[in-house]
Amino acid sequence: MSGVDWAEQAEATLSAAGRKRGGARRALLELLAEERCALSAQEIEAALSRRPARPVSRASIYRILDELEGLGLVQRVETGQAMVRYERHSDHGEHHHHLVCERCGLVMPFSDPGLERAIRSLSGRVPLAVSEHEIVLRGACRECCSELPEAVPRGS
Amino acid sequence: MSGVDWAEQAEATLSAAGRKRGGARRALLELLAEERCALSAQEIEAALSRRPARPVSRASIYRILDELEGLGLVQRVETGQAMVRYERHSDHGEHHHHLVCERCGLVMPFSDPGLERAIRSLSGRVPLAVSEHEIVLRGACRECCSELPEAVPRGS
DNA sequence: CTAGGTGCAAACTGTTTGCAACCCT
DNA sequence: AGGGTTGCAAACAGTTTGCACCTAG
Repeated sequence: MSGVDWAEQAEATLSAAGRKRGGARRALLELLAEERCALSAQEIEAALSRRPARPVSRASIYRILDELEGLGLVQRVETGQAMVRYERHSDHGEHHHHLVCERCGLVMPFSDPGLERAIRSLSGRVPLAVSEHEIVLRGACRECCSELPEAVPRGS
Repeated sequence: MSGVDWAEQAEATLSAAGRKRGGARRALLELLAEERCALSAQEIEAALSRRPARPVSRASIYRILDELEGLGLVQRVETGQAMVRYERHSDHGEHHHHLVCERCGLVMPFSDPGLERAIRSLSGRVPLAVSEHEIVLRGACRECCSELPEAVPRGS
């Protein structure tokens, strides 16, 4: 599903839910449609005030993200950086997880069929009706590794 | 490694790092030694003020947890509940991850060799020097499932 | 016209910090 | 005696809420 398709489906879902349109939400959808990985509310606010589109107030950003999450259009991602990130929900095999650099904070997506398989088989064996899962790998990104040649991952 | 062993090792590590002993830290170590799954700072504060042990101030709880994390004695767990949880670090195969009930907030541990294998093989193929990983499965726990027979996991 | 959408500023919540008192070693 | 340890309260950062105004349908 391309970003544009996603934005269109989002608009459709929203109007089906009886919502009117608004400039703030449209700008936000447009931004999320272009991004392929998770953004924090603050990155969204900054991006929207930079781009020609239109600045959106913090309150609206949170409200809109919350609403979109409720409709299953975006999903929260906890990268463990003292704030929540959001990205468009991908339910068509585009499913991915995240790599987080503990030094510079960079967040990158990755996906792995073997991992998904392991999760799927596991889901039937735990005392919980699993509806979603989240995986975060932490470490040092390439750039940080080369900047700190003497650094060791952790627990030196 | 039993909780008691862990507490002893923690004390040893701390004094090796040149730290003095203190009542607050001792109380906290004692509590963490008994718990087998992740606690939030507030749960820790509440537990310590209830038990005969000794109440510990919020500031000390955060400072001590931070220090223990730096020494690799505890590890943060992001269960996506707007706060961080901590549990004693287990590096001897006791490694586990978490199940989180989205309705009642219950957090339970689980572990799965297949999953760990998938993560290990994956770690060599991503553009990040992986030092740790975290997996969270969300859904509805048994109790919540039975209380809400008509509920569906999500995206009904 | 009217319900939903938006911005602003104040309120909240979890976490961190400054500082003086305290107590191991 | 001296430096790590603690508690208190104030400071912070991300997020949420109350309320008045605006706008799509």
